[in-house]
Amino acid sequence: MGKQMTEMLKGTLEGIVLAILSVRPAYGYEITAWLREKGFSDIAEGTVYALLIRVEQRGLVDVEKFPSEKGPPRKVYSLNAQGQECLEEFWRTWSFLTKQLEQLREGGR
Amino acid sequence: MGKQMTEMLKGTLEGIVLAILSVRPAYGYEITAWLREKGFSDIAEGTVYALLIRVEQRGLVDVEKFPSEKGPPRKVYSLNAQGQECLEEFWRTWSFLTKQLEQLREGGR
DNA sequence: ACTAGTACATAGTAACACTGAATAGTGGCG
DNA sequence: CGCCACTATTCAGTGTTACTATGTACTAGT
Repeated sequence: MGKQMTEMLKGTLEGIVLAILSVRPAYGYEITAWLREKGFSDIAEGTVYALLIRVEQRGLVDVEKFPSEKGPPRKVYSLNAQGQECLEEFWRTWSFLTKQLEQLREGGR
Repeated sequence: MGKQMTEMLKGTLEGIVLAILSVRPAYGYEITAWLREKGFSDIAEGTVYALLIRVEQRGLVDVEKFPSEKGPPRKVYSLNAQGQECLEEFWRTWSFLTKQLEQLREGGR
């Protein structure tokens, strides 16, 4: 992946994952696969798992274990109230940034 | 500043500064003041200077010193060809991210 | 047994923004 | 004169984040 994308994902990837979880609960492997499909070419698996552990420790998600037909049990994460709040805050921050950058992009030409 | 904003600025702030420099040459103090006006409430001064040194070392900008009426001489940065190229790459990456996040935002409600 | 696919975890590294302080020059005020 | 405010740059130390690379573990197919 490009170095720029790597840096730009910092802070953003967490919002992306929270947004995914706001649609429906999901587990790490599933989220990674989804991201790759969507064009985040090779987000490292470890990255997603580390992120999930972080948001869990901050109390933004609830966790439940479900047995898998193939392989070890899945840790299914779901967004709780606090996570929902954090996601909304994320969207506010994101909106501010996009607004500023749009203005810059217009002015730059 | 919010922690979310801090993390989201990683990678983005560099693009913002390059975009500013693409409009016209500027020096650190000026850029910091401009950012604060635009609502990046309290971006640390040190942050901008460190970023400018980084992009200088990567050869994205040219530097000239000009005496100031008040205070030490200004280091005026201007975007060169390589910087312009980097800025365009930044816009491509940014566009991809915004597209993905817009889709997520729609789907999430 | 061996391989591939599923699923999670983690130690170490690099990059970036922040904190907090230092340095340096100019002008105004008591 | 001494002090403060404003302009302007620099730097060492810190925290957070994503990546790299690897390891563990379970199942199914050959």
